[in-house]
Amino acid sequence: MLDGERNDEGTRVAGTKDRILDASTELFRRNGYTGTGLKQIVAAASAPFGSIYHFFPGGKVQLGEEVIRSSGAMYELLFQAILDPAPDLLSGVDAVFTGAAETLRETDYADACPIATVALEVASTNEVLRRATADVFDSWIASGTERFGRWGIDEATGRRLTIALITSLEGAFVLSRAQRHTEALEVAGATVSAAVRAALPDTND
Amino acid sequence: MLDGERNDEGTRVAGTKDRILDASTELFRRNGYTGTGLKQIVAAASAPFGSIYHFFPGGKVQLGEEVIRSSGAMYELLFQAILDPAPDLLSGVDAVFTGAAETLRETDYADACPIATVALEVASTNEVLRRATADVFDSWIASGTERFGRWGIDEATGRRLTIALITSLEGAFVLSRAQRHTEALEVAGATVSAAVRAALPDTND
DNA sequence: GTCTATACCTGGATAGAC
DNA sequence: GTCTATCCAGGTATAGAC
Repeated sequence: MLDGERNDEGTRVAGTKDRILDASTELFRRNGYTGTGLKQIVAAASAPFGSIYHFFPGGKVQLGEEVIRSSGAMYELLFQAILDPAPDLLSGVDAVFTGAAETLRETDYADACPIATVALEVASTNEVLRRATADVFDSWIASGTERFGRWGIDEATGRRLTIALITSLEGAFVLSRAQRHTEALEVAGATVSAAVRAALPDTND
Repeated sequence: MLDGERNDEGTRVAGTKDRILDASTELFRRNGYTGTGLKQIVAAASAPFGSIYHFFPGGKVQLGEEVIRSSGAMYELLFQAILDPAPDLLSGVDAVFTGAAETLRETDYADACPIATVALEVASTNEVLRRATADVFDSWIASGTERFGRWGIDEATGRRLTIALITSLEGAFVLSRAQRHTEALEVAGATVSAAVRAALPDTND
């Protein structure tokens, strides 16, 4: 649902391409890239099979790449939407982990990172998709570093903290989805919070 | 190569089942569970196709489960082999992360966690395999907690630190494999080290 | 108990009617 | 540009010769 089209009444409606993209994002996240079939995707998107090759002439790889990049960008916006309105950095970081835990529980431990499953699957098998996941992570790191800077944290430290946050979150997703409880996310959140607190210039108790 | 058989000269040799298990472990780690075909496995193991169903009557799922449990146990032994001989806890934890980074670089960013890729793939799709990955993580946590206890850390803290270690390691594997560099592993190692140092009873500076 | 042949299905991809 | 029918390779699984 990135673009959208207008119907007769002028209201926004998801076009075929967006429906395919949305369905793919959902299915890749749950079943992985290799574990999801194109037939499965068009069925979930209520689209004819040919539409995939109409909108994605490069086939499954092109579709995969667009899913990685668009859901990566979407997730980055979600991070920012949580971090930016926070009264202080610590509660912002905390909200990321508690929000992730809540989402995970509400979605029956399905909705975690939109690209981690695919990232591990393709890291050693498909260079185009591997590159896409790497670009997403780079973009997240840059965005996080910039945000830590707003709270008076220098770039090198902000980069370290952002990487610690992302790695902890990703790893906690692996454990939490496997174990079907959110203990790992809670521990990870506390660990990152402690690291951030130690780096904070003012409240350095 | 868990069991092994004896040939004429009495030396240990990998039987067909072990060769299948070894090849599967390697392929699952690199290409994932759904991304690996049974034909591919028997080819890599130099075994006839029928052997899979001879040794694993439950088919791919049974094979997957045995791979998860055996490689999980093997990885636990590897952890212990690194942690136990360390002169102090901090250098032990450090060795885990530097060792992981080294292995990753040496294997062209392929040999990371043997079960993480599969864990994410099956978490929402196969209950038997999901359970197997959860059991492995539980076992790692118990083993780590016990080891932290040897250094005078109480059980609750030891459990938290172990979970922090595992989640950081797993998440760093995701980023490092995608990015093809080990910065994430180094940052994760430093973060966990700091958390351990803060919990240490004596050298609490 | 080792191995081959094959059944049957779903995978990604394409051609061409409309 | 929407959609259906179909292709061929590969997937898992099974039967049965040896």
